[in-house]
Amino acid sequence: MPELPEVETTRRGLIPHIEGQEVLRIEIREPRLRWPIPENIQEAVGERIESIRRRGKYLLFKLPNGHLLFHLGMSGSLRLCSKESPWRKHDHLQIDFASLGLRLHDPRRFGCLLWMEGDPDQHSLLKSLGPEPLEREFNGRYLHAQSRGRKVPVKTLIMNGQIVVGVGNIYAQEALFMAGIHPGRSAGSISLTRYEKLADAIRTILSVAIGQGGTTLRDFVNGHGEPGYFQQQLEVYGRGHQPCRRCAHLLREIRQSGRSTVYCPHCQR
DNA sequence: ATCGGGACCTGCTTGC
DNA sequence: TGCAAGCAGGTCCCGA
Repeated sequence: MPELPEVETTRRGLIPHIEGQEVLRIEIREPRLRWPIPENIQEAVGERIESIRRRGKYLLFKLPNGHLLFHLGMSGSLRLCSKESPWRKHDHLQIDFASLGLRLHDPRRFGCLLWMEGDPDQHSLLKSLGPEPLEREFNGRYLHAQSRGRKVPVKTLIMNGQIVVGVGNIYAQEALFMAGIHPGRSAGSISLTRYEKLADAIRTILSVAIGQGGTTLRDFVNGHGEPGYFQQQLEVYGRGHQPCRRCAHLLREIRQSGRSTVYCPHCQR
């Protein structure tokens, strides 16, 4: 489910309700996530959430003695709820605060919850991540430099978290369409000018999607259980064999390293 | 170093 | 109607 805009939407929804709140209890009903939820997660109990930040698709809850690290995987969501509300199937844990609870719901269990002490950016999961796409260091020159000598398709390059974080299968396709670049083009063969266009497209797509509350395909909801609206503006994702809205040619669908990709053979070269 | 593919899961849709 | 296959928003880890 969640790419950067969905994770950011979740973060923004949670902040006003969670920041400054004391963790009263953590109830684990299903610890078998991508990695088992560790026992030391209980270190958070009795401490206050000082802030919530996002790194790529990870959410980091800062406490005085460490961080709670969440990842929503492919199907996860975090929702605020009343502490007594009935547990749904695939609700795996609840964090209790004074007047509300926070539930992790994740049918496929590709997500995680970990407890980290010390500098989270030095943690093995975070330390080799690339730059944030909405920050300065990410631009066309950076992408161009990173791509030299690389033969992977450009779509695979921009979905690689060591190159840039937060770009998943939906927004990679949308950004390549916006930039007019064929997703199968070898990364090392693309000019600086075109990478500048691509970097701009990635920033624009992600920003607009955040403004729309993310993309809801089947089940994404923000911290308050509300869907996003960006799916109404998807130009290529999920539209294989339908006409391009820009030129009316039929959109083509291919598979790249196991993921489906839709593009316009006329608009994207 | 780089690359592709398998692995981890459940649920939904499609086709026989 | 039932069943199997294939697909889905992520990413770590392995062998080539």
